[in-house]
Amino acid sequence: MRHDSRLSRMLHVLIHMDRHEGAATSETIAAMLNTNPVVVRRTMAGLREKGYVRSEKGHGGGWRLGRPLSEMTLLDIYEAVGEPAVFAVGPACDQPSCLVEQAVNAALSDAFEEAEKLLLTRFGKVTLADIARDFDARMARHPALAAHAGTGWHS
Amino acid sequence: MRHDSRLSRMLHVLIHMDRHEGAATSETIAAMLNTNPVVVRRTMAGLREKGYVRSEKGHGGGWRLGRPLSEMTLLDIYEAVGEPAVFAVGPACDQPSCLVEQAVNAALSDAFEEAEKLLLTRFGKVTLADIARDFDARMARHPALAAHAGTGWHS
DNA sequence: GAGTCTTGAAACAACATAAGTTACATGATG
DNA sequence: CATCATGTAACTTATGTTGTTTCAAGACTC
Repeated sequence: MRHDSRLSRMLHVLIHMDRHEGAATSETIAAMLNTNPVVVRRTMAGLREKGYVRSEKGHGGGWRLGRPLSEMTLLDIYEAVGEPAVFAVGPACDQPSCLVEQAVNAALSDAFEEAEKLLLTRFGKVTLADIARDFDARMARHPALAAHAGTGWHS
Repeated sequence: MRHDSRLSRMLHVLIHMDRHEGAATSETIAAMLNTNPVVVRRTMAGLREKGYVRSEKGHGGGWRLGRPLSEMTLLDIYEAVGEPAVFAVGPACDQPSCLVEQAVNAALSDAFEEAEKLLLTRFGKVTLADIARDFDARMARHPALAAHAGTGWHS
């Protein structure tokens, strides 16, 4: 099943924005993500509501961080993009009348809830500043790399 | 994102088959799952390859268990239905050239792999006999319930 | 052996959803 | 006021599970 890449994309953008002077327009961000400006606005809207980014219209407008990366966790961004379903596997029916199906759902739910809890707990412990630090380390090892060529973004 | 319900459905079927005399046809099973006989054959084919069920053609043919429920785990069935992707959330790009994206993917992968490992480890510890026992307990508490009415299956 | 019941499998349609696109309104800058 | 940028609604596309049709082939009954 195809996955939801909104979380991944927003993390990518936020870290670039931290290293970027001035506001970034939806068009610039879209070029970086190989997508469309409207998709960027749509997804960033969730982050704006929570205060992780701000947007401004008009000349010199665009998107800016609303707080430092050290004050955003993976969990925050996951929630801001709409808390998409974590799992691609699930029950055939949510309120089954069949007792066998109820027992099956109970067994699966137990396992899935435990795994989800672990995942989200871990998400809550990782800040975007942590990821940015990892990026710095990668940059130090591969100083020649410069992706997003011509888009105004450093890699 | 829409769930893959094959695992859930197959667990449901296998437990019913255990309580069912004789072979069950794809059509009967399909009626129970509110689906199509061809979908049943398609999904059960994976279980047959691993020996969890056997199929026979002709009069009196159909599907039978290939081994006791106590010798099948959730993990076994998960693998038999094709090990579908566990997570509905994932990276935008698998081999990014951008170092920021690499750092993001690394952070997400770490968390997802840990959660997946926990989930599958737990799957490996739960047998279908365990679920069947839970069904028995539910049946004892709700003796009046009888789903799949008219399909020849008890609930 | 004819007729019937069953699985096996290919090919295609339906459906759901994330993603992409178009179009236009609104607000800010110079 | 012209331009740049976001805001938003509506529509299209892409992808993958599920559903359906169709026919071949094996197995049982008579």
